[in-house]
Amino acid sequence: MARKTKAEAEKTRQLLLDSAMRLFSEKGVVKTTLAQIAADAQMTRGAIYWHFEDKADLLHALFERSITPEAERLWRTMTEEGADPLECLLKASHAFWLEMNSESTLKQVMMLYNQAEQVPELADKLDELHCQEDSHMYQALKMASERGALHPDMSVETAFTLFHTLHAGMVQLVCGARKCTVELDKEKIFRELILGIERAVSAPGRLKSPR
Amino acid sequence: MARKTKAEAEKTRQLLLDSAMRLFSEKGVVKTTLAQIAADAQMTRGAIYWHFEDKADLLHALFERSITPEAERLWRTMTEEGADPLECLLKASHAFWLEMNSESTLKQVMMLYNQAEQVPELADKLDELHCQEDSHMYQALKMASERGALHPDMSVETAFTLFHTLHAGMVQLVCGARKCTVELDKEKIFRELILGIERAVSAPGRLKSPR
DNA sequence: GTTGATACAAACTTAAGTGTAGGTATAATC
DNA sequence: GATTATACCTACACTTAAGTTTGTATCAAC
Repeated sequence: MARKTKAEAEKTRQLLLDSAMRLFSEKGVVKTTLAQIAADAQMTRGAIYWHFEDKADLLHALFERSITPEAERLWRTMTEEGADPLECLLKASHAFWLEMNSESTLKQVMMLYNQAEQVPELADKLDELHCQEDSHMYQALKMASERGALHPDMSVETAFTLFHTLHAGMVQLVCGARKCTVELDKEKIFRELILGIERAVSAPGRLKSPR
Repeated sequence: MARKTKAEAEKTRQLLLDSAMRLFSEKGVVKTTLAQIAADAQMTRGAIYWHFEDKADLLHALFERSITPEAERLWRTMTEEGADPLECLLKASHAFWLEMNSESTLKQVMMLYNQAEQVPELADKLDELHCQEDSHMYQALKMASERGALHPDMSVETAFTLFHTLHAGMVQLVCGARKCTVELDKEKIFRELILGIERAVSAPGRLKSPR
């Protein structure tokens, strides 16, 4: 067996990416070898070296494939004219955590991001992506602050840090292999968490009773 | 040169641990080789293999060395009779974050814990340690809850998750190589964060004005 | 229908790191 | 003060995974 049609080649490329995604998020990037990925996709390493330059390039391709237009749209609507940026951010966080807790591809991608920090070749690219998200979040919070939606004791920087840290911690909590002693009802917790964070960041007058 | 006195041997053991700590936290556990550690300590790998079984055993020894009696005491005082567990927890968190932000050994140790998850041989040991801390924190928060110190919309589980996640996120934020776009005044932020978290978790009547 | 480019497979090379066996000088022990 | 256990060092064998080269069947284009 040898040369295939272009469509078929593209299909094996996607298969390789699928296998890489699965194995990377299952066993970790460093512990996964190219041979394992190839075997999982029923190919040989030759196929990988044909489609990608090396392991780092493979990872890079995974990121490229994972960048969704949805995220872009989300951030844009958050800073639109009529929107309430703080409420949007809280809602987005809630949705994010809920999906992170399922077996969605989002979770796999976040695990990848989490691990890829160990791979120096990708650190810059990752930093870039993080910085973009960070500045979006910062923008939203700044808008909220300018409208007096933030608590007087909470600067934009602190609110930013709070969200940033919570997100990172969530990813760690959900992705990490850590066995938590405490059995948790995630849905309930996420709901209560959002309410709590609202109390922490919102201006006193803007707090609503639980919906 | 050959055999040394017992005291000297113990000293080289400590030197090896020091070098391992430095290199592990500088370049990561996986990217650091035993040869590099030995060279940094002006020894050879032979010395490492004499004092430790392998890389995992070395890491394990690092953890053993890092377990401070201070932490134990801190958790004990938190759940003592007269103490206000919630306030103690908030204070401890504040202190923790401040020290994490310095170049203390605590930071190095936390970075190790963070990375060692990738090393499967240590995952169990780490889980154990984490679980201990978790249960301490959970205990403190439960006590606070029983005294009515928690906000009615905030269950013990949610408060626990909030602290847990914040801690993990902080470690990630401080330890990670991530370049943050936003320049931050850490001291101020930590102060405001604690106040914010207090608003999130504390029962409404117990909130104090800023001290 | 021949020819060149494609899409891999398979075998080989290279490099890095771990593990180990053997040597050796010296502290400890008696 | 002879012996033994200790605390390493040196060198080499083994393993593992990345990277490279070569081979080859087939698609595509003329």
